[in-house]
Amino acid sequence: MEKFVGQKREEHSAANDGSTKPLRKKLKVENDEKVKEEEFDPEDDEDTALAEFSHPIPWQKIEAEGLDCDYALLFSKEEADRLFRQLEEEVVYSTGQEAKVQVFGKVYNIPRKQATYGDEGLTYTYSGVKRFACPWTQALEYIRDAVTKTTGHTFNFVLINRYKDGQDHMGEHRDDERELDPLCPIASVSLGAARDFIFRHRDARGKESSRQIEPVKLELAHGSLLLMNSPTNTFWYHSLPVRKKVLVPRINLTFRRIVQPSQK
DNA sequence: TACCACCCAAACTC
DNA sequence: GGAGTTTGGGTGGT
Repeated sequence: MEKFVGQKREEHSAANDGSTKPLRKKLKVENDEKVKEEEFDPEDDEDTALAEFSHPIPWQKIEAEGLDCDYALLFSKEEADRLFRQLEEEVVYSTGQEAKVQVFGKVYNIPRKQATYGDEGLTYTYSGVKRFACPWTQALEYIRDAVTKTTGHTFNFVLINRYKDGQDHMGEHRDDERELDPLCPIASVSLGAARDFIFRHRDARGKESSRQIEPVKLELAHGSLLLMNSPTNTFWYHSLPVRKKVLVPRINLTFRRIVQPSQK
């Protein structure tokens, strides 16, 4: 039986990192219900969504051993639709060698499209490839600022993954590059198709796994924001598995704060 | 039959 | 020197 994140709620008002955050709801991995998109009532958000994000939004806490995430619907459906369309026009994805990866000596096309944007001069190395940040676009700045106002964290870089349908996917990995500011969470904004997202503890992977720890599964909805707080990326791998029934695209933006070696 | 979970392959980086 | 990392394909379960 698949175990999805459920909806046990307890009110609390402060984030674990000590930053000021809006009132949120706490959610533990204790029952078998998915996070439901219907929980979000666009009526609550309609008037303020376009201009102001500092209002409280209903956060859900996702916790397990060494895993600490916050999930919320950041944008109304209408605004998420608009932002999705704008990104489809603005974002330029990698092609050629940058869109390939070498695995076990074989070269494959990456099963999704990728792009990197951020502050001028920033670079980010992952999967052995160094990437330069393109200048922020209007839509990306808007989304970045919305995330900042909501979370209290600032970001200087965004990695964009576009999944054309449920065939496009991403294998299990951790976002634990040394360039990332360890005090800043990774903020993941989803637009388009809702997709399953799976966390697996590093000690519970493979046949010879040392421990039995249940994976944490959630569904990332259109317009949602998932904050991965420290130390989540130390202990937990995450993946976006193939879902053949999904026929429409999804754009995922992971906002990060990068500290270049010269700044350290 | 379709979908999904899980495991494994080897060359390379850090 | 050793641990970790990438994706596609094969296998088995539902």
